[in-house]
Amino acid sequence: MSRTTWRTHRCGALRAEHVGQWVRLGGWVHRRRDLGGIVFLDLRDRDGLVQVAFGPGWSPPDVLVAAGALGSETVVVVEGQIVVRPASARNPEMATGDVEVHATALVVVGPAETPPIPVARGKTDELPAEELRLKHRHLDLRRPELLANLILRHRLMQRARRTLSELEFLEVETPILTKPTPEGARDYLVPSRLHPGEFYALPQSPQIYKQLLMVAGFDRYFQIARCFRDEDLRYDRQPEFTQIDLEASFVGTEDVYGFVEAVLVALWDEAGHAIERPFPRITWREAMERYGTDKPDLRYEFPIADWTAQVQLLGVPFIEQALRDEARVRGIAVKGGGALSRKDVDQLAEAAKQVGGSGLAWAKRLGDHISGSVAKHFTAEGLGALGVGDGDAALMVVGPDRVTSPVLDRVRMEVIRRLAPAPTRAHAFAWVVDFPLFEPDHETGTPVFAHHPFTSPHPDDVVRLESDPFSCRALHYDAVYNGNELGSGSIRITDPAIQRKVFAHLGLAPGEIEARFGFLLAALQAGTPPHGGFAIGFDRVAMLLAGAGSLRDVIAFPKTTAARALFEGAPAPASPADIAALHIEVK
RNA sequence: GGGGCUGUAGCUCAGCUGGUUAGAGUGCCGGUCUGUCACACCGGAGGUCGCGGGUUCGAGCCCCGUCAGCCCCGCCA
Repeated sequence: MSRTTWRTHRCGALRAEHVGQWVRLGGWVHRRRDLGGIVFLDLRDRDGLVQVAFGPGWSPPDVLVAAGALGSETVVVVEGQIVVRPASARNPEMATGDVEVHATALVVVGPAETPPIPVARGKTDELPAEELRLKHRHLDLRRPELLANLILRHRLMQRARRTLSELEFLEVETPILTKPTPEGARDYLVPSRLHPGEFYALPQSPQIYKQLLMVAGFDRYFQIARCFRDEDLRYDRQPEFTQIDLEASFVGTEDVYGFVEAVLVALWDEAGHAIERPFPRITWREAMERYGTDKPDLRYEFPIADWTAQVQLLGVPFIEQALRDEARVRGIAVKGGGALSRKDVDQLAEAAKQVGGSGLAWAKRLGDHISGSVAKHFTAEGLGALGVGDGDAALMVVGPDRVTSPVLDRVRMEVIRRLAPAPTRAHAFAWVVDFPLFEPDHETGTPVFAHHPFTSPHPDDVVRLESDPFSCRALHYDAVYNGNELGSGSIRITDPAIQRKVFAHLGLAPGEIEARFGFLLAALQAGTPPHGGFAIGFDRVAMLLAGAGSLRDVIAFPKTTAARALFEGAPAPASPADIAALHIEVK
């Protein structure tokens, strides 16, 4: 299979079974060890390394000399015989370490300048700065770790395709040049040359198209879809990213959970992990109450509890003051929290402040001795009533949920990081369900849609849309894994009247609705099956399964946090002529 | 948009309280070496201390600004 005009085998594939064979190899000079009379070369290709030996007993003199002069990362073609290494010279750390190539010919086919960043690294060497790795991406990608990440990514992608195809999903491509959307993330815009003053948008997701495919009767659609969002980046957010996007007709939430679980189980299997279905369910409300987040890490305990009633009785002054309106006292009974040092607690409080908290009240229980910022208000029995045993600690905050939830989420994760308890399981998947349909606007507090405007309200809650919007649930669900959101989906609105109401709720005038979404509304009036779907954040899945520290390590050519491509230098200024042709001006 | 960390040799880093000649490892160049595998040993070259300004007798070090990379908040339907 790997045999070509230029070579007979891949370097990393050679084993004891090849001994005696004449081979021709092509690869990169990974490392060279020149002992004077004998020269060793580690030759590298996609499959790995093999040692090539040049010696006076088998290599012609000119080949021996040439081997001694090879620089790192030079591409060479080598001919020779596979031989067993002397017993004392075997290398059990190399897959090919029982054999070597006795080279009889050597041709430099791709000379290389000394690389600005090393490809071959010592075991303890630090990686070069990320800036340099991105600038010289062709070299960084030669590193076996990065190559392995991208090979895994390839396998995951093939497995997703196969799994969905077997579930009768049809892979359909949708446009990259599309139409701006009214809400959500900022769009990447593409000016139209043919239509002055008009713009395409790159898709934030294929959302509308996949719904149109359901209207068209495709029944089940999927796509490994590129998506674009012009927002600020994070280690797990790139401006262009890949989703495993799917949609199906005549489905309810349970059907979608089944499809998505099938894909996720397959992907984890591909990475060598057996996981169980069905995934447990947790409501959004419960997740927020117990973990302070809609993507809880369920590998660990340390749930958040409401201590308002118990703590109120103690008459702690600053808590009394803060306990008004919708404020509650919420806390975590940290098993083994006695091991947290004063410094640890200070750093927890600091972390709490980073997410908007004002402080962290704490008490440690060691025997009868209570210490901590609110120690004088508590007895051992009082702490015991909160679930704080001997050797444990109580961490608590007071305030409205919108403050205490993110603070306790952060505190909980920091506590887990510091105490490093054994996880209850390695792979904690869950469905987070019953998301609210609305969330309060950050400035005005008025209800705004929490999801995209095609998400169906929960049928049981529709009657309260006007009277009590915040109590209404959406048919929206997230898949969560070890504290990471893997993706989200929903059952869609198929009633054009309801869809119009939702658009109106977004502040769109009837004329605007027709202009922007007339095509969707027309489609919904053309005979629409009930449908819903999901989108899995594929890059994030690849990152987690590769054990990578950032999305950049599972994307061949990623952007920096400033959305620049350092290798090719994008974005870049355009020529005045090109700009003029697009009927736009640059200020 | 806001905050934090980092920026010194090709690469990874050290550089004390501001002090006169800025170091180490590795890579690179030259040499010795026939079983190495991060080969070993000897010698050598290599610096716009990110950039601009300021304070000072004197700045890699202090101050202001700026650029880049990373991390966090906002943002990401």
